[in-house]
Amino acid sequence: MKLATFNINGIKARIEALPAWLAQAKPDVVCLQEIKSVDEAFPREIFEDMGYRVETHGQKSFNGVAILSKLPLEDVTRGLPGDDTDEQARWIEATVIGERRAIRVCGLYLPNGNPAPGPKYDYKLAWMARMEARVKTLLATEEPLAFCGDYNVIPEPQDAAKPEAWVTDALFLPETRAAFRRIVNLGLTDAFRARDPRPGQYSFWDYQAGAWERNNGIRIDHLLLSAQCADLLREAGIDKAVRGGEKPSDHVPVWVELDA
DNA sequence: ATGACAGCCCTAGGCTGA
Repeated sequence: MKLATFNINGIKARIEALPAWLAQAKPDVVCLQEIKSVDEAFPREIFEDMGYRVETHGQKSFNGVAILSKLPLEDVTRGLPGDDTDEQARWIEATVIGERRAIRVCGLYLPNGNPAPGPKYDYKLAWMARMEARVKTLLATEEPLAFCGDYNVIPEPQDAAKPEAWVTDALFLPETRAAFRRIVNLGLTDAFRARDPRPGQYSFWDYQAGAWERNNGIRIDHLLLSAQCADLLREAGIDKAVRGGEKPSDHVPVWVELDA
């Protein structure tokens, strides 16, 4: 099973680039972030015609997540538990029925949190605490789990071309990294890091100031796997070339191949 | 020091993102 995460920065803006990548990379399952669309406006037929089931959790203008899957999906749920007043669409779960194993896949778009300090940063940290609680709950099921998405967290200095430029940023503040480590330390594996420990592997390059041309990137899109899922890990990669394509997102796809 | 780029929305400048 090839499982990917991709922050597309708007489904309408990526209506050509996303199908082109799907046709070339042929993932079985893709978690999308920042669809920036309500469910009714998501162009699902394009993907259904390519053989994908489409499950969306959208909202108007901002955020929004989705799962595309060529494999059967069960028990789809929307929203991150822990705050009934939270209206931001940032979490979707589904059980993917692989040929050999079923995987509980969680697609997530973790809040950016800038500027920090401030209410947006408070929301980010509270959201991460809710995610930690949800991970704990799911770990108790002992199903293989994959948490895939845009974490808006630079885990280590080696995950940024210019770490010194991020020291006061919500993506790299010590409190952010500590909250990320608390989640990982529940027993999850950063799949890409496990398979490719080299520094300088990025998943995001800003549109501004020639960041792509200068390779001034950061690695903030991650697939965190539970132990039962990490046991199935065969390969991981970042489709960097997508950033150099026609009308690209500022993020690129990150993927794993699982024996499932 | 600031803006730079891109996408979204009650089409046009303001908000958001990272």
